[in-house]
Amino acid sequence: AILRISSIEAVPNALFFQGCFVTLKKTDRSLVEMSKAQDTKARIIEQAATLFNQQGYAGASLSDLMRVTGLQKGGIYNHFRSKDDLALEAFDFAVGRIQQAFIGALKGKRHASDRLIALLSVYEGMASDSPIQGGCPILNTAVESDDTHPALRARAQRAMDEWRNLIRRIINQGIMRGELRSTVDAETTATILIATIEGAVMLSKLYGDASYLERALSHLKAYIQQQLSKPG
Amino acid sequence: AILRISSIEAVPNALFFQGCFVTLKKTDRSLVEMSKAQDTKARIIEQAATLFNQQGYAGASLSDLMRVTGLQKGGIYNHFRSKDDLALEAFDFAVGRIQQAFIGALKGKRHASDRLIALLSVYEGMASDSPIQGGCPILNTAVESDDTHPALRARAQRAMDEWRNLIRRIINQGIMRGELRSTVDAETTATILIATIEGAVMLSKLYGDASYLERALSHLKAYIQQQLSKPG
DNA sequence: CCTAAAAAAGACCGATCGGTCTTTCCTGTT
DNA sequence: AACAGGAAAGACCGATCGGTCTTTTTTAGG
Repeated sequence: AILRISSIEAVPNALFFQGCFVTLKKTDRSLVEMSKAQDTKARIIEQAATLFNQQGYAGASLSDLMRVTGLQKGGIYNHFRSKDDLALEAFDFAVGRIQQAFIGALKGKRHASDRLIALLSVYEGMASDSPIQGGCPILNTAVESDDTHPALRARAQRAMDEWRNLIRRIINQGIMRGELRSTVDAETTATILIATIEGAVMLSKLYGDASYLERALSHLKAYIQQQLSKPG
Repeated sequence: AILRISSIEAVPNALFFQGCFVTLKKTDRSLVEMSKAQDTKARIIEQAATLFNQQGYAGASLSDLMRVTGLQKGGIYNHFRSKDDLALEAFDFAVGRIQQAFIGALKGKRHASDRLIALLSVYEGMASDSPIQGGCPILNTAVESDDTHPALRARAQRAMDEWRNLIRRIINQGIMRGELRSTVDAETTATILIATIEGAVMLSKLYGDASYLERALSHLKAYIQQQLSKPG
């Protein structure tokens, strides 16, 4: 069996497994097919992604990073050249999580309407069990970086481009297949869907109340079925 | 004539007016009905509001504040107990600017549809000539503060409450007057309008391209006219 | 013009910032 | 078991953080 190591205490080289600390040898680590160094780096990125997504890049300090990773500076700077470098990698990781969720939701869905609605479903539990804690990393990073951090902003733009292209491809394919009305504009619709979702995520996060997001998603679902889908 | 002082260089007691620096005496200042201290405090708040709205509260330092105000620490801390205190006052100022823009846009508009569309128009030039530079302060503050700054988050919640209540009142009044369909749900519609606007503001800021916001506003305008308004 | 009070300046403070570098410890190989 | 190389620790660095306090300057009232 493969041990999940994402939730254990930060005790180097040991797993707290069934009441005992178990020291890992190379043969054990090969179970997860990752060297110790690679594994540590991956764990730093994952924990940093959560921290940055909650506190922002300016709001999270190196001491915060040391706290959440359980490492000292040497342990962190052995894997990253700078805090900025780690921030970029952490953002990419967070975006990857979202994209994986998209891929998973699209699996088995063929009709364009179903595929668009599947994308909505990714955000259904965003408040409670998000792919990454702290809300949507693209939204958070876009808002924080647009006036301050060019490199991060470029990453956020690229992530948003990919999201928009995904939606546009689904729509244009749906039009070609006769599943969606030919009058639908892919660019505009992608803007509307993304804007409404992200705005609703912001509202639900602000109030700590998932109902805003739920209402917005229901509305978009009805919009897809009634305004975009070809009747009959 | 009343001199507008919001755009002058930060030279204490002087206005750069028609090519000359003009020292202000008390009699001059009484033109704007504000003591020098009140005036200085107001100027700090205004400039801090812009700074915070662009760089965020964690991302703007005291040296940044000193730079944009042209004052030293003593000059700032004479008016505010802490950076946090200033941040809260600056946020309230920024929200006030938006609310003034709402009030101005609603003037003369009686029909519920016209009033809702008037609210949209406030965001039409948000990218270029916003009431406050750096995008929507409610969005920016909500995203930054939700996991980190309870006091600021509470202010953002209150500002958002007022915005939502404004929209709900317009809708419910419109229903009572027979201007809007009785099937319209005020709470849901307010959520949709706000979410879509804020999401679109984020997109246009991220790309530095107003067209995303324009498309979203056009879509919402059509939505108000076609889905909310009573036919005929 | 004179004076008391208020406003602003700026030296100063300890803490923390992001980052470097040497030392220690652990790992994987022989 | 010995060893070499890499990973982590943590002392250390200058700069900057938010904030205080004394001094200087400006203001408003007489």
